[in-house]
Amino acid sequence: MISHAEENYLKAIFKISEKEAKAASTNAIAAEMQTTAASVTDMLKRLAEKNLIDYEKYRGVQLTTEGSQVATALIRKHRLWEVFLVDKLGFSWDEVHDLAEQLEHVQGNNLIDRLDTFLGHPKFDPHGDPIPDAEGRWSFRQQVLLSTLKPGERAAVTGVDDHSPAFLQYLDQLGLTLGAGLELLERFPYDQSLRVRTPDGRELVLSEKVGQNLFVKIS
Amino acid sequence: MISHAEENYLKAIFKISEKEAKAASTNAIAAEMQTTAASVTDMLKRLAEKNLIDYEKYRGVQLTTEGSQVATALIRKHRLWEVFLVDKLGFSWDEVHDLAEQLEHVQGNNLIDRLDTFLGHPKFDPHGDPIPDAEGRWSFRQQVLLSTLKPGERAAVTGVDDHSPAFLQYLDQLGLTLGAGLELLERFPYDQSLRVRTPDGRELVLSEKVGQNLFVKIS
DNA sequence: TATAAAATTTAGGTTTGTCTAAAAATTAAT
DNA sequence: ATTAATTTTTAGACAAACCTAAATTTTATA
Ligand SMILES: [Mn+2]
Ligand SMILES: [Mn+2]
Ligand SMILES: [Mn+2]
Ligand SMILES: [Mn+2]
Repeated sequence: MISHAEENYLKAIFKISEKEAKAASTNAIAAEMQTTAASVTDMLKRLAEKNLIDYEKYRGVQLTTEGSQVATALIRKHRLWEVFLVDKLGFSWDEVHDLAEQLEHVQGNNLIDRLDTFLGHPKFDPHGDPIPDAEGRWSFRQQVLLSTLKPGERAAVTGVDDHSPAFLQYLDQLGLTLGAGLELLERFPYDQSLRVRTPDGRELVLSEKVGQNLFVKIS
Repeated sequence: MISHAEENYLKAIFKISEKEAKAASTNAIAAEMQTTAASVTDMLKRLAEKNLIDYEKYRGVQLTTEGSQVATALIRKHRLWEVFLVDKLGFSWDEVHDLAEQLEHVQGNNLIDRLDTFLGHPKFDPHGDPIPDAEGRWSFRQQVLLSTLKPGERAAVTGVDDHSPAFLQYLDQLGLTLGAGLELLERFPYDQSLRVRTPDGRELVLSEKVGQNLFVKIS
């Protein structure tokens, strides 16, 4: 039996380990979980006891195979629920995270596979993040940060790195939702801001920060 | 802020109060919640503290207006999720209760009203139980227990009193799902068992127990 | 290498929700 | 009206998950 809190910690450790190859530190986990280092240490002992992580005092942690499976299953649930909320209930992509954060913990035998079927086996969630399949296999997509494009290159929006509602709402306003096409016209050396043109002929100037948080696929 | 446990107690008290007009007793709540009387007493103090129930030591409890609203909202959520699981995900009516028991606690601003819209504003759940609307208003239906029919009367199945998977699966086997038509042919005085005929001409003999747990609408 | 800074763990405590066993109050039965 | 049975509450504990403050260990710096 794995509690909601334990599941959330495993997911946090998974996310940290995705970015950095080395063991996840107590502080990094505390930051991700928005809690204190002391609380994290408490939990790490419990997770190690259950063989969900390898934990060496003062040395950080890594997920075991089992811990990694639990985290992957949780991410699958989270993202499938997000697809449901957007595709079926009509929420926008900036509204669904907190709901999915709760729904991911609902457990039942066939629930997620049935939901997956109902949704048509989506491979990516509303933020462009890949959804692992029932066996835990991931889809990968050829994508780069908008900031790495060279002037003249055309691309389509495939995802975001920053998932904050503020950023997502700003992208909505700019019309840069998933699938939106664009062409990089110019990068201003002064502040690395980007001038882009959309298929409908609009020209936008995007900050360096936007460029570093928007994934695109070069076409 | 109301916890999951508190919500469940309020729902239990609501259910007990539906059947009996008087105050719900500690033992009745303990039975409904499958816990001990001592745990119930603990919780009753907390709920009274939050003005969700009127509680007098040794005298049982009644929901306040606010407590009743919380319970009604919870039942609405539970039953809408059950409709979702059956209508959209293809679960059968005997599989959905435990899942809905978890889903009912997911909280978010528009979630339930959007789900309601997505489902087409259903008035009854997969077990024939009424779904209160967003303002807490209940639909009522003219229905009686099958056991009260007189020979020669025709009726259609509208709901169940016993919600156990065993009973629901037995009804599936008999073809007595929601909406199924039937005619009472005969009641055997010896054990009050019932001989009924279905529209397709089959004849069934149903025990007194079945008759007392199946709601029908006389046609 | 000694010292300072940062990271991590431990110690001790709180809240929620649960339990068993014992005490108290209510209700039923003689 | 007593006594017996039942119901309910209290007392005392426990586990999960969190906290703050203090101690310890590791890492960085002079
Ligand atoms: Mn999310
Ligand atoms: Mn997402
Ligand atoms: Mn149910
Ligand atoms: Mn139901």
